[in-house]
Amino acid sequence: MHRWAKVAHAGERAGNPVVDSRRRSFVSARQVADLAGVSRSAVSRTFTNGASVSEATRRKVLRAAEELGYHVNHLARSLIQEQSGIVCLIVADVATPYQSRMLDALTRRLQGIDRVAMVINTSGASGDAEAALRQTLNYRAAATIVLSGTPPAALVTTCINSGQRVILINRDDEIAGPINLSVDNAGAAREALHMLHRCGCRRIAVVSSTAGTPSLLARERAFAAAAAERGLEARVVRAGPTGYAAGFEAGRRLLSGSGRPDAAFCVTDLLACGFMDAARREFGLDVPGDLCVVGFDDIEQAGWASYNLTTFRQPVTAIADQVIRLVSDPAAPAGQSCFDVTPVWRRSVRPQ
Amino acid sequence: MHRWAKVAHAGERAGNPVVDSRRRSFVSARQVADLAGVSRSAVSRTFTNGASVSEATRRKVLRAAEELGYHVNHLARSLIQEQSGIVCLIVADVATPYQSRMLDALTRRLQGIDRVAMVINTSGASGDAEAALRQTLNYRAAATIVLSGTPPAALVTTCINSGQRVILINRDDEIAGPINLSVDNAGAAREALHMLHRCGCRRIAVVSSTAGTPSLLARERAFAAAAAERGLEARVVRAGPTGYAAGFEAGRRLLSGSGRPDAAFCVTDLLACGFMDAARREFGLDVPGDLCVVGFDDIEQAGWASYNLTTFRQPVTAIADQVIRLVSDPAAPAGQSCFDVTPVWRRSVRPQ
DNA sequence: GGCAATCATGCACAGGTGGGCAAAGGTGGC
DNA sequence: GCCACCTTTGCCCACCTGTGCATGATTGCC
Repeated sequence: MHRWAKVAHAGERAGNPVVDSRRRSFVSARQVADLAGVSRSAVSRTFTNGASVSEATRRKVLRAAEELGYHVNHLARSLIQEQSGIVCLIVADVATPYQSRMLDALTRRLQGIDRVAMVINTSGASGDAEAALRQTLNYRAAATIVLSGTPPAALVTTCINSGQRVILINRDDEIAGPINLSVDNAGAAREALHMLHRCGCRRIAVVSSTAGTPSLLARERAFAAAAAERGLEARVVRAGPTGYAAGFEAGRRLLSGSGRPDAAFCVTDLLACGFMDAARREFGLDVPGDLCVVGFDDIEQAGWASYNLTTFRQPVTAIADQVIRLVSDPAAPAGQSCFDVTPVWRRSVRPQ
Repeated sequence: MHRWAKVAHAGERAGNPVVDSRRRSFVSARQVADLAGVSRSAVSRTFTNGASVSEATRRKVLRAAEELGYHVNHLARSLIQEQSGIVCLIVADVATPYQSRMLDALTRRLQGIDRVAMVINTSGASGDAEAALRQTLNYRAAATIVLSGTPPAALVTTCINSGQRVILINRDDEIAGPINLSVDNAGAAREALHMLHRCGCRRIAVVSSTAGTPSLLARERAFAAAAAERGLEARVVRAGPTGYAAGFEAGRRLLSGSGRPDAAFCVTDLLACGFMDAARREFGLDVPGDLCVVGFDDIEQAGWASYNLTTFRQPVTAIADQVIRLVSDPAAPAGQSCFDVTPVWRRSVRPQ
């Protein structure tokens, strides 16, 4: 059957040199060479950067390629070059403002250096980080960027041994070997406490989530430690998975009883938005009059007029730039990198 | 410092004769076959679904593969099968709530049917839809899903001739050939007018953007036509690219002069959020007391307590399911499909 | 005009995989 | 015990490309 297709193919090509709409198959360099009257190598060289081809053949090849609709098969090219131009992005919660912004920044920059992003979604029960890393290996990705999830260390090692770069973003776990890009969670959390303390708040809560991500835990702990230094005890509430709803629910719990807090550090802007809405709509509180709120991430919604949230900006572009540098330069050193987060002053904290 | 980690690594595995950490290359089926003492075909068959292998060889192969860290090279497999398991998603504005939700739904489902998503970001000047379609062809994608951007018709034809499925979502352009999945923009816009008219609003505005997307234009026009039927004239404002800022600015322009509208249909929830914030913060208006607002998309933020936006829900999951059906069934018919949008009643429109 | 040097071109191989084909091995029935 | 049939296995080819090597062509220089 396959052979038959071959024969039909040849006949078809004899009669109609252009494109036959019934032929449902990709054009190969062989066909272009035949049409242009050159060798297949000439076709290959025409599309290879820096190869030696005369201007005349080059033009002939390009014309034939255009006519047939030829496009270089990157899969075959990758096969021989052992460098597939594919970069895998492993991410959960794609629909989240922060992650989608990171995705946007990364895909855009990867295309700028002639790579292409393969996105593996590890949300839900459909696939875990292990299956994702397996895909990475299946497609001979040049690099793997882990935005969320905790990949098994053994598979990470396999990836690295296979010549991949493995870049973990905001996963300050204790996995050794891969490159680790993270953010100064502790420093920012400490600064958050100072902000709130300076403007007179003393009953300070922490709104977190049940996710238990290392970076969220780091923020919680550093904040609590800084509070303890000031002789304060920060009550931590985790009302659900990271998101608006958990923030809202945390607000309900925190603000209903007696001795309600006069400030909250939300480890994520999404939590902060939910928390603020609960404070205003459910309890009629004024932010920042009755309650000061500090968030983390600086997602787009933090800047919306309804929230005007004082928060810390994640250096998304700087992180993405660094990722690009690491992907494109094979000699770039591995190891930890820590990025600073910058405070963004808006109106959810009283002026001192 | 990091080099130290590297060395420690090699030393740790020094006792193990199998993998040499200096060899930075992928393992091939040949090596697995040698280690397992079988032919390379046996290895191939072990990882091919439905091939005939005895349980004994299968186990030997699996053990050897595990030991070496072997993973089937999907690039080589795609080379011979003319079906690469890669599905290209062409999308701009990845960071947008609606698009990122669609991306989430699609990637998750694609993985469910053993495909993998290659995301091509056409935002900014970096790349247009043409370059994106070229990538699609370069990687022999099984299908191409266009979420935004208007690809040149000639390239779409090339894609289809090469055996790809091309699926356009919400791009109700006049390109023939590809599969077109769209949403009943006109019907929803008409219903939006009826909602606002029924609750007594008569000076009705349309908040749109300068993007000029076919679907946005369809909403504008159908709304204006329905208004004209009622003897009303809908003033259209386009204050910038689709997003919060343009909605805010549109609010400034619409609500400042005399004869300000008492209702607005925002062709996108993001525009609606900006518009509502302008109305409240800049003009002290009450929604829905002074001003009724209807949006479109039902993004997550529309349900947040600060907005409580009455809007129309895009059938994201139904669209994604249909995409999956089209991708997995090569015999599925092409042509147009139109999905219904369902109104979501919240509190930004007065009860009748 | 002759010679050397640069350049372009074609051949052949490699890269990893799937599958057809034939042979071998094993098993059941008579 | 023999034969037929089924399962398993190995060999070989095809898929499409990049590139080293050798050869032919062309040009520049003396």
